[in-house]
Parts: sequence; structure tokens; C-alpha cells
Amino acid sequence: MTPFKPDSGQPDSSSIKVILSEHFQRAMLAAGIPAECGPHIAPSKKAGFGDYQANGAMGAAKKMGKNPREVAQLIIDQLDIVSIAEKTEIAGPGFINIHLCNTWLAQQLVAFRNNPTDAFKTPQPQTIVVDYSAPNLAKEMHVGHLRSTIIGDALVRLLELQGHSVIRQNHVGDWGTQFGMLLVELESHLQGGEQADLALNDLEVFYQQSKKHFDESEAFANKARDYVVKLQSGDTAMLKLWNAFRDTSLAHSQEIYNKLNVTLAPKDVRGESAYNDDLSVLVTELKDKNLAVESQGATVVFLDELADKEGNPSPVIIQKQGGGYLYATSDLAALRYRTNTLKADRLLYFIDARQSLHMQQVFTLARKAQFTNEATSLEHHAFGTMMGSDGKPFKTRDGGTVKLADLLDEAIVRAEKLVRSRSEEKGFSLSEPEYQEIGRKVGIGAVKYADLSKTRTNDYIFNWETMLSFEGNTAPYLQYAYTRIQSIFRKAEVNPEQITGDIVLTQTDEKTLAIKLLQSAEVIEQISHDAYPHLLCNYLYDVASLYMRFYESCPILKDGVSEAEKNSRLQLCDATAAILKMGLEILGIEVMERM
RNA sequence: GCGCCCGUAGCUCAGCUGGAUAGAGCACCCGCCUUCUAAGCGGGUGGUCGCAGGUUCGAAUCCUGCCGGGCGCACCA
Repeated sequence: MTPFKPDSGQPDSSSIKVILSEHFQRAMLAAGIPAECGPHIAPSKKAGFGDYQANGAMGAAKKMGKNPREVAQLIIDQLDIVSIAEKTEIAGPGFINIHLCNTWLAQQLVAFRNNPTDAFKTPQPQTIVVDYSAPNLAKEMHVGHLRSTIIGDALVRLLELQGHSVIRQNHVGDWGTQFGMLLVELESHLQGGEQADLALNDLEVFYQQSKKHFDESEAFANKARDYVVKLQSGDTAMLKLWNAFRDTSLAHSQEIYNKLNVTLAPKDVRGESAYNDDLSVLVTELKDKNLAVESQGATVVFLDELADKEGNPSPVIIQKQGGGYLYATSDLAALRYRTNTLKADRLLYFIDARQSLHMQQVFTLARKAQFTNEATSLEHHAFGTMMGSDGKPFKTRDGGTVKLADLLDEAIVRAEKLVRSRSEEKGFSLSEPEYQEIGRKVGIGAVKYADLSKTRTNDYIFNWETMLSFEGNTAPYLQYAYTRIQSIFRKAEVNPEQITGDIVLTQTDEKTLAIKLLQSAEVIEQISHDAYPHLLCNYLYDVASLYMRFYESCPILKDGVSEAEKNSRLQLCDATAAILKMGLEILGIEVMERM
């Protein structure tokens, strides 16, 4: 971030909020207001209250025992923002309403257009490991897996845009007890001459079959238990069988990732099995450090840090009686690998909120055992549970789950149909590959946006219609805004990048759009900390809405529009398109030239 | 029992580091395509922000209690 130079009159790469905050803070100090009183700058919510407002005078007045409106006046007296604001006024109990200067806003926007990505770069690049998706390879991915996968991917893209070094980690479930029964089942299929990928064509069915055999046949169950032991001790034949299963299941996941436009690749897979050799080492270390003790036949760490009211420490089992390891053990091994080998400064986990206690235990224990540095940030970014329309945990009528692949296919089919009928109505026809491509982008975008636009931490209600909606606050709305802009540039026959010169903001709709566009950096910055992609969705929806309004009220290529006006408005269009595209790319949603 | 999350319009959701008259989308009603793509724009109907206290200039937002829902709490992951 470029340090602000007072009164230089030059465009600054900082956000409006930061610039105003610095000015107000300085003025408040000069007015003799204690330094701990913040300026509290925020965009105004109502049209009559200026563009931004400073709410700090009231808090400061209270602390000083003075009249808030008088304090507000003291601040204004010390304020030197003539180049930024055309007017500041005191309102109500002591609000300071700030009317930004159109020429200054225009300069900021020109500066943004010259270096669009600079605004988002972080001054301190870090190494950030992001744990997301992590499907269980025993089963097919269902709608419940959507959240971790696309929220994690949005954060990964955003952090990379900021210039961080990001390492994706797909901690797939490829090593549980359940693999015993799956491998026995698979073996019987292969002995029947079937190919692995054919047998595992429908993972859900395959899982149910093997579960049924396991429950009904004692011999099958015994064999399954035997296979687990063999597998974990490195039996070659068993590993071969396991690999066949794993490869096929991973290929299924990868297919979904590709369809979803998620950046996860095979190289990002580092599943539970990868830590197998470290588990016994880790348990021994915890014992040596006197953290782990024997209890009821298992090896347990008792955490006083997470004790309940009565002082009972929170138990974490790291090795069960009989010697098997649990997911706490492999999560600890993974955490250690990520800090020590991958050298992570931050470690982000996008995992279901139901794992909150577990994550807290793992983090606390990792710190206690010094598996991680004090400086390493361990962050569980939880998300809510998917509910049915009855508000209870989601199940289909037959008690199952909706397969992710089915949802995506349905979305694409519906979108493609819509694209065809719309283009016919509008009288332009597209090629067959174009219909397919647009249908895919619109369909997938709608599904992802429906999920990403909801607050991550809350439970959410799964609904086919909402997921497959193409109207209102949806991805197609944002994509549509983008295509409208592209259409203008096609018609004008100009390359947006070659348009230079002044931006002139005369209409209200131009100004509000410009201000909104200049807020992009604030949004990106906030999400990089809090990992809430819905803030980006809200922001982009605002941008698109304000653009639509501008589009309706401000003609660009029509008769009677001056060259200067046209030139300025085309630049507003281009800046809008750039931000929509950038934002949608972060969300993993593609744009197109027409739809 | 203890802990975490949630309760905002008919439905789905924003807004919560306290700010002015609580906002969107869907649904419903009324307008707008000879003019840059109507997947759009403008307007309207619709609210005891679960309930009750408290903190203060000011509470959907912070605190306490209660009601209602979800989830988690020792060998599944």
C-alpha cells in the first residue's frame, strides 16, 4: 500500500475509507481529541447523508464530556480535504457527512484503470496453506461437499491475487477402517473379470453393496478387518488393490472439480494415507513430552485448556485400544507437515462447523506439543450444515443425499435450454459449441453463487429451485451485466484498453457507481482475513445493480452524447467489467462475451 | 447436563467492531422493449428484527435470562 502523502492532490492507491480515516484521525489529533478515539468512517446508507460519514465525533465527545456537534465542528476546523471532498456538514447528533469531490473520484478511477491489479496486492506476501474439499474417497461427492470445495477455492484464488504463495491441500479420506470392506468387495468384482473403474462407476451403490455384505456376512466382515491390518502394514497386494480403488475415486472427484471450475488438481491431493508412517512417531513424541497418557486402554491427551466448568479436561484420543489411529492423529501429523515442511505462515481449514471442537483440540494440542510455531496462524473457517426445507438436516425422500454430479448436470441442462430460448427471442443465434459453453458457465455459476452468497457460518437450506435460479441476485445477473458491457464495446468497435482521457462524473448514477468501484480493494482485504466470500458476492451484486441503473439512465452510444461524455462512460463501463470479471474469477465463475 | 451456532417481510437471505427512516432476491400488483442484450429498469404491497430485561445520546447489532431450532461432547472420519 502506497503511503499517503498529505495534500499532494495526487491519486492514491489506498481505499477511500483509509484515506478519509487518515485525514480525520490527523484532524482529530490536531483538535486535541484523544488518540484512542477512532474516526469511524463508513459509507453513508442514505442518499441525503453524503457519500461517506464520520461517526467518531459522538464517541469522542462523550469521552471528553463535550457537546458532540461542537466536537464535530472542531474536527472539521482541522480538516484539510478540499481536494477530496467538496463539502462536509454536521448532521443529527454529531454525524459528519462527507460529499466527495467528483473530480477526485474520477482521478482515483483513472489511476485504478491504469493499474487494476495493484490495488489488491498485499505489502506482506505470506505462505498460506489452505485445506479444503477433502472428500471421503469411499463415497461419491454429494451437495454437502460443495461448500468446503468452492469456498476454499475462492479464498485460494483471492489470496493468490493478493500475491500470497498459496499451497492447496486436499486432505482426502483414503485410509479409514471402511477401506477393509471396500477392498474385499472390489476384489470380488475384479475376480469376476470386471475392471476397477467399471465396478466403481457408481461409488454410492458400491459402498452400499459392500456395507450390506459386511453387515450380513461374518466371513466378509472378518476378511475386511484382516484387509485393514494388511493394508496399514504395507502389504503389497493390498496396496495394489487400494491404489486401484483410490485412483478411480480420485478421478471421480477430479471430474467434479473440472466441471465446477475449481482449481484443485491431482498434485494437491495429500490424503490421510500420506501421514501413515508418521502416526506412531507422533504418538511416541506426545508420550515423551508427557502429554499423552494411557487411559481405559487408549492413548489420550487431556487438555486442561478446554476443560468444562467442573474442571474436567477435554480428552483427545490419539490411539485407540488395539493400536489403531484416529483422525486427530493424522490431522496433527498433517498440521506438523504443513508448518515444518511447507513453512506455512497461515493455515486455513475449510471444514464443517460440526468439527469445531475437534479442530480446537487439534490446534490446542499442536501448540502445546510445539508442532507449530507461535507465529503460525491456525484458522478453522467453519461453515454451517445443509438443511432440508423442513429445517432439519437434509435428506432426500429416500433418505439419501443429492449427488453433486447430478445437481451440476441438471443446472447445465436448464441453463443451456434458457440460453437457447433467450437468444431466439432476441433474434441472434449462436453456434452449437457456444450454446453449450454458455449453458455450462451460467449453470455452474448459478449453483456456485447460490452457495457462496450465503454467510458461511450459518446453516443453510438446500433448495433445487434456489440453486438453479437464474433471476435476481444470482451469478447470471452478474454475468449478464458483463455481457451488456461487452456488447457496447462490440458495437462501439473500440478496444477498451485503448480508451484514455478524463473521466467526468456528472450524473448521480455515475458517481455512485464510481464510488462503489473504488471500494473493491476494501472488500478483498477484508475477505483475506475473515474468509467470507459472501461479502464479495454482495459487493459484486451492488456493482452490477448500480451499473444496470447507470446503463438505463446514461446513454453511451446514442445520438446526442458528446465525445467526451461517451469516452468517460466507456471508461466507467470498462472499469465495471474489469471488477466484475476479477470478482467472478475469484469465485470461480466464468464470464462470457454474450449470453 | 455442558459447549458452539442460529431465530430479521409469505419464502430464501443481507445488515451485527452500536449510528440517522431495517435492506435485497423470489412471490404478488402497476408501469417500461421503433433507441447501447427486458436473464433488465422504475414504482407498490409486505416487518412486535423470537420474548423480556439491562447498558446509553442512540440497540437488529453489546450484556443477562427465557423460549424455539440445529450441531457437538472417549476409541467413525
